[in-house]
Amino acid sequence: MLWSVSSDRQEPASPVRRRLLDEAARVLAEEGPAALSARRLVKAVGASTMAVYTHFGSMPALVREVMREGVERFLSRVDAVAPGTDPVRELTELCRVYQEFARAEPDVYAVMFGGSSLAGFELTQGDRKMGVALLRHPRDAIRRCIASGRFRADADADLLVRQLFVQMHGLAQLAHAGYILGIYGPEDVLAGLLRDFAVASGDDPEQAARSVRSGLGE
Amino acid sequence: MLWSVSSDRQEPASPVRRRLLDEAARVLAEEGPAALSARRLVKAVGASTMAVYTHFGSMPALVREVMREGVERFLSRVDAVAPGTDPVRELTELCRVYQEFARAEPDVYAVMFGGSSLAGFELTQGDRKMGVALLRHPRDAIRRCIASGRFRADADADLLVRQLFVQMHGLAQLAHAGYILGIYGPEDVLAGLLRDFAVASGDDPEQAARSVRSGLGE
DNA sequence: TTATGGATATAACGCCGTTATGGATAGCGG
DNA sequence: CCGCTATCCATAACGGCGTTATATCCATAA
Repeated sequence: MLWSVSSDRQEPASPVRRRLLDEAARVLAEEGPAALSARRLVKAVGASTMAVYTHFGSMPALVREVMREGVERFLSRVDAVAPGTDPVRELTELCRVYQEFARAEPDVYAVMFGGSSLAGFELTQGDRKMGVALLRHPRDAIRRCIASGRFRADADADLLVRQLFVQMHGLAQLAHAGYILGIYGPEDVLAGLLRDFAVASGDDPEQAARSVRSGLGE
Repeated sequence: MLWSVSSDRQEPASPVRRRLLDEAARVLAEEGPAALSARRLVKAVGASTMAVYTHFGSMPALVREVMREGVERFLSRVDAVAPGTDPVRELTELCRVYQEFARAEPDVYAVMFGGSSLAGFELTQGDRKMGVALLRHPRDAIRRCIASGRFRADADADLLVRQLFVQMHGLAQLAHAGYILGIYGPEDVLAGLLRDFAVASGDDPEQAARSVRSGLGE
């Protein structure tokens, strides 16, 4: 598919916008939220402060764009999880991918779900709904767990997916804050949570443990 | 008990310090972290910016003091949970108190556990250890669940309390961020989490549901 | 060619945390 | 009582922040 013949890029006349976004993502990843400032970004790309306002309108709006691109990366990871014959294993893989993203981009994750304000940026109700929409994948996996008889027939996928969301978020945040210490680390807690989630939902303890081990990559 | 005879107060010569801390807690509770600034605090108490530095040394140090007092309020709530004959109910009550505190003082909670920087304040390793020390109460409750036969004899209280911590933190943060929406609210998720936690730990499903309902206040 | 509109640089405004300086004051040894 | 010292505090400033008003480019449309 030849798609380079003409102007397929959406912003051909403004590489400044792209460079600002890339620099923002870089600073956020390498030095954290405190290092993110308009003056620093424009200095790095050799522009003046007006660049932020002509291309984004405000710093919170720039942060929103950074977050939006982070969500896309998150989705591409989730979509890469292949369905298989074991729905409990698939659910485990989704959770593993969730934790991997939160660990790879902790500050983007914190903006998405952690209530981090980050230069005055605040979540809108639309942002939250988009976040909740990410629960569709695991909810469907839970439904397959029920349909396949692994989970109880009267289990409630909508309630269970919220419980799972809470567990994944709590683990991601506490692990990032350095609060999972002592004899058990984040991996141990993740394995325990997933096994107990399946068991409480009706799965056989041995089978649940096998599926979780398999989904976490042995 | 007559305790007003002489100087019981710890800071009799510096009401400025106390008034700054109270104003900081008030602003944090009523207008959120973004409204907290040294200049605003000193203006409210009728002092100059130097007051912050003579009494605290820096804004992060003032925030640390606010957090420290928040931890004390948290502990006083936890200590108010009376032990009873039903350890699962007691565990549930501890979790209810946890959620009540996080809901009553969400910004103090976010500083304690949420990784919120709040005016440049950062957690020290000592702060984290102090936070982990708060897990002693629920861990002991879990041990009583095991000892009483409600939980499996080979259940691991140290791992389970971390799993419970993750769940309570995740629920507190997502509820505060407005992410628990749709047909099920935070109370439903809390009840489901606690019931499933007990069931996966070996408790009888009916008995678990009864204890959780009772511990959440019917 | 001229006109128009968008991107940009400059400089400023009002915040912020922090600090250097100097003045007030309280306690205390003489 | 005097003078010394130490503490608290007000003033003013510094550099950095997000943001904006203004003016200047410059490419494109008429």
